[in-house]
Amino acid sequence: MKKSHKNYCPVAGMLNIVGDRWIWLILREAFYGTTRFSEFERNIGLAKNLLADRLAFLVDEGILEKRDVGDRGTRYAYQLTPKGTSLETTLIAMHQWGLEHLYEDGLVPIEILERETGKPIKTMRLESQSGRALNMSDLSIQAGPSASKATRARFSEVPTNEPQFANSNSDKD
Amino acid sequence: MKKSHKNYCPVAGMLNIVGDRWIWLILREAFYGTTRFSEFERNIGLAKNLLADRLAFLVDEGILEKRDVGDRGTRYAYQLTPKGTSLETTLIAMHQWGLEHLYEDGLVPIEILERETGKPIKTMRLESQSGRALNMSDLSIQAGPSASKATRARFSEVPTNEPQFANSNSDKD
DNA sequence: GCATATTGGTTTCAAAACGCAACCGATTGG
DNA sequence: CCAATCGGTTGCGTTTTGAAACCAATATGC
Repeated sequence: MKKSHKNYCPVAGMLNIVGDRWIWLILREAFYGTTRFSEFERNIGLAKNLLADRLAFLVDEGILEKRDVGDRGTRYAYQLTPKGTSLETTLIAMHQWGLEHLYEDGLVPIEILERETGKPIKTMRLESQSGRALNMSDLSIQAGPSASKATRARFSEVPTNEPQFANSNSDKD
Repeated sequence: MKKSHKNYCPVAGMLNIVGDRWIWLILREAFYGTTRFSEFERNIGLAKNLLADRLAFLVDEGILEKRDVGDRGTRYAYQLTPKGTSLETTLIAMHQWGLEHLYEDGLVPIEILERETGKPIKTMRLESQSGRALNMSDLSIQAGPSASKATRARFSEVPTNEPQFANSNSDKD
């Protein structure tokens, strides 16, 4: 688990913590309710040594919490902290992208439903403060108030901040 | 770039494609408007051979499109396809998580604004179809209509489908 | 209460991936 | 026409991965 990227970028900084495929499977399991070392191992199929590394790392980063739940010690439960729980939006966005692009004919192998109504939750979408649907081409990405010199230089190179796409798909609304 | 995970899970399947930290930095750049090999190289700081591998892979997966933009051939532009563009929700969710957890006192190194109003976009959130804010504990995750036997077995193990959290933070609304 | 299985790891080792540097042909700029 | 840039490829030493063996402490079956 090396942390190679500079974190003047929130995405790069986040990738230093959760930029690993196994970590997302661990988090998925944690969201499903898995708490025990052996359950993670069984459900993910990850080698013990790598699982141990990843779990220790996530605990260290404050994403998971390791609690001793043995009657006389040495049985552990790994549970999401609030910081870990707030990864839910990213995880669900990933799930929804997978559902849309990985299966044919709208086949659904795993459902995410609102417990109360039994209906699927809303597909995540970019929105303005007023609730208008947006896509990337509606956005302006720029150096923020606390941007470093490097970030400022990087973003002033492209004065329009206009993302380019292969197809203008602004008809998606 | 190996694809090791089974894709009966949308998250695992997605990780087979974008489960690599470098790939997300490439995608971030693509969303910023970067199109050229040398620009990706400069802005990300990734070795040429690895960048070439990742770009070819993303083209192969239909996330990026490689167009020849040279006057007499051999100058290329890599641009997001619609499939790639639809990763925007995940990328923005990552950006927002990073902003919230990586910096002190609400410092903002990079801003994502609605171009039209200049205001920050809305923070992404789980919502019911009716627009009610949800968190993971409001959800029921279960085998879907097209679930494999293994998936069905996996989810019937936990009849309640009740995610467990270290802290009950249902007070976040 | 004794044997056996399970939990939660650590260690070892070969294979794969990484990352750096050198090289290279085609193209573009001056 | 000469130099610089673009978009790579190749080689090579280092790091990480993933499978397997091993292990102490606890829990379970009888």
